[in-house]
This record gives sequence, C-alpha cells and structure tokens, in this order.
Amino acid sequence: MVTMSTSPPESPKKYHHGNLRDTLITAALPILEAQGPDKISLREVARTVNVSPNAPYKHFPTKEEFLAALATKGFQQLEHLLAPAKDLTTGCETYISFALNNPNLYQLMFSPILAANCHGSELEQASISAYKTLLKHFNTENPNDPRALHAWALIHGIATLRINGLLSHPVPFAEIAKTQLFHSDQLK
Amino acid sequence: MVTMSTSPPESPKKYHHGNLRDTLITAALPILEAQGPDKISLREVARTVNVSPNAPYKHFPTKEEFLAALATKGFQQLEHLLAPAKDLTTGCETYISFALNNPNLYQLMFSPILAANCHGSELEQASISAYKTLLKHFNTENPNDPRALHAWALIHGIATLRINGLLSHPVPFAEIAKTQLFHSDQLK
DNA sequence: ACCTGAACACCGTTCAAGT
DNA sequence: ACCTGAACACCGTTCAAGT
Repeated sequence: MVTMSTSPPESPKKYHHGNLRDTLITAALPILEAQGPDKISLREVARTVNVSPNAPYKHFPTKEEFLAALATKGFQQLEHLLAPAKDLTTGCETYISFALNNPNLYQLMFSPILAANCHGSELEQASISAYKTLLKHFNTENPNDPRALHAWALIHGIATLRINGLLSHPVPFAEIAKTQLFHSDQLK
Repeated sequence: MVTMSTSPPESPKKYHHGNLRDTLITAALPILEAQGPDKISLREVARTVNVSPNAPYKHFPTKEEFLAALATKGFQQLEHLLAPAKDLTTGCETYISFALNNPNLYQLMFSPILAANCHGSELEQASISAYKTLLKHFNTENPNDPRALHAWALIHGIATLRINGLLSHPVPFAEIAKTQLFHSDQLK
C-alpha cells in the first residue's frame, strides 16, 4: 500500500520510457522487507514492474549499487521521520520504531558490503544527513560530539538486539539513563 | 568445543568419509570473511574441500542452517576471547577488536535472517553463553540486568558504526562514560 | 536513449544412484 | 551412512540488436 506512483492512469501501457529508476526502487522496498537483503533478486524486481531482466542495468551498474540506492532511500525515510522530533527521547523512540518496522531495510542500511565502497557516495551523504537530526538535540554541529556518537551507537545497538530477538522487552530509556556503565575507578 | 564426534582419530587422510561437517565450517570462515555473508556460496565451500556440490546437504538441511552454524562458531570464538577479561573496559575493547577483525562474521552473527528461526537453537545458546561473559562484570546472573543490556547494546553499536566507517576514530570509553545521555528533566 | 531477447557461467536444491 | 553425478529452476551480468 505504498504505491507512490504519480503517473496518471491515462498512460495505458506505454513502457519503453518512463522513470524506471524510481519505479524499481519503489517496487523493491516491499520485496526487500519480505525476503531479506540476501534473498532479493534484481530479476524479480524487474519482473514485478514488467521490464526485461537486464533493464535495471541501464540505471544501476550493479546489483550492489541498486541495494545502495535502497539503503539511501532508507536513510532519507528515517531522516524524514526523525526531523520533527522535539526531544532526544522522542527521537530515539522514533528511530527504534523505524528499525523494528523495517528490519531488513534497516539491516541493509548498516551492511558492511555497502560500507566498503561508499566514500563520497549518495549513500554516505544520506546517512550523514540523517545523523544530523540527532546532532541538533545536543545543540552542536560537530559530528564527532561524543554525546551524539554515544546516543547513535546506543540506539543502533538496542535496535539491532531487538531485531534479533535478543532483547525481549522494549528498553526503558529512563532506566538506562540512570545506569552508570563505567565507574570512575575503572577509567584510565 | 562442542564437537560431538565420536570417531577415532586414526583415519589419516581418506576422504569419502571423515568429519565433513566441521571441515566445511572451518573452510567457510575465511571465505565468509573474504566475500561477505551475501556472496559466500555453499558450492564454493564444497569445492575447496573437494566434495561434490550437494555433499553439504547431508550435514545441513539448507544453506541458511549452514550460515547459522558459522554464526554459532563466531559466538563461541567471541566467548572464548571474552572469558579471560578482567574488567569491563578490557572486555569491551576485546569485543570491538573481534568485530573489527571479523566484520563479515560479526555481521552474520547479528543477521535478522538467522534471528527469525533460531528459537532454542544452538545459535541462540551460543549467543546467550557469550553474553554471560559480560554479565559477570556486573556481578549478576540476571540476563535482563539493565546495566549489562546497556553495555551490550552500546558496544554492539560502536562496533557496527566502526565497521561501516561511520566512526573514524576509536571511541574512548572514558569519554563516553562521562557522557550523560539523557538528562533527568527529559525523563518521564 | 532506453529497452528487449538470447546467452553464459554460476547458484541452491533435488533425485537417483553408487560404495 | 555418506558421497557422487546429472538435472532443474533460478540468478547476475553481458552482448547484440531493436525502437
């Protein structure tokens, strides 16, 4: 039920042109969620939008680049959800909801396969941009702010553990906030 | 060390029998690390140990179950590394080193594909067992101890962000320990 | 410029045997 | 009991066209 198609129904069936790139991405997201990042096939995505098996190769040089485009879309969606958050707690809860609602997409977004060759890519831009919605809660522009890094790492960890069923209950942030992880006598 | 093999060690080199299950796992680990969890093929693993393409199916019902066995091995290795840690800080550093040294194995260990059908499995046992090496630093046996969950989520998050190149520098735990993530006036 | 159709070398998995 | 060999339906990717 996420058909974003803006094309009027008057174009009856004329393929051979049209915005195939976005059509492929839109069609792939539900398939990714249903099958997982390792099972989704480019050919099936092409099939569902009625193009030939190699039509995607006019828009993406490789399947990996196509998956990177899906991950980019994921970061953009996440940023869109995170932007209106009024405080850090609300933002964290939204973040974790997104991960739990889209576990396969979320996993893809943090896949090391994509990480390898993403320097300067659209994907890297999208992830940095999403991260900035967290930064604002700390009143800083410094992406290396330790509080922001701490927050990102922690909510990512919680999201991952919950996706994997290793955390049965929702984690109460209030509880965690009171936790003193490292005691001062342990610090070097 | 969960090798259940009762076979005597006298068989020197004759293939056609022998402990194929463990041989496959041992051969697969470097391939997994070289190619990634989505690229590794069961056929290639079979090829490198000189058995036919379907020989693995006598030991694993499916490729997914084989990957689960690799992930189980990963948790066992991690537990083995973590066990001698004298304090939490040392344990955390060891944990993150393991993740950075074996990024593809580490990713596989937290793959949602495996998470789906792992209830009561050997994989679940191995992950719980590894987690217990963290619990001991908090002098508790309760797996839902919020301090331990907090620690696990945090170091998992840090490891993931570093694997993905989103964290350029090693995170100083001392710095993070001083961070007050959630302020009391934000808590409900 | 963008798409099709046929083709290649793979892959996961199954089936019918061999020993 | 454990393995081989051939086979099936797929898949990513390439090449030579079609419009």
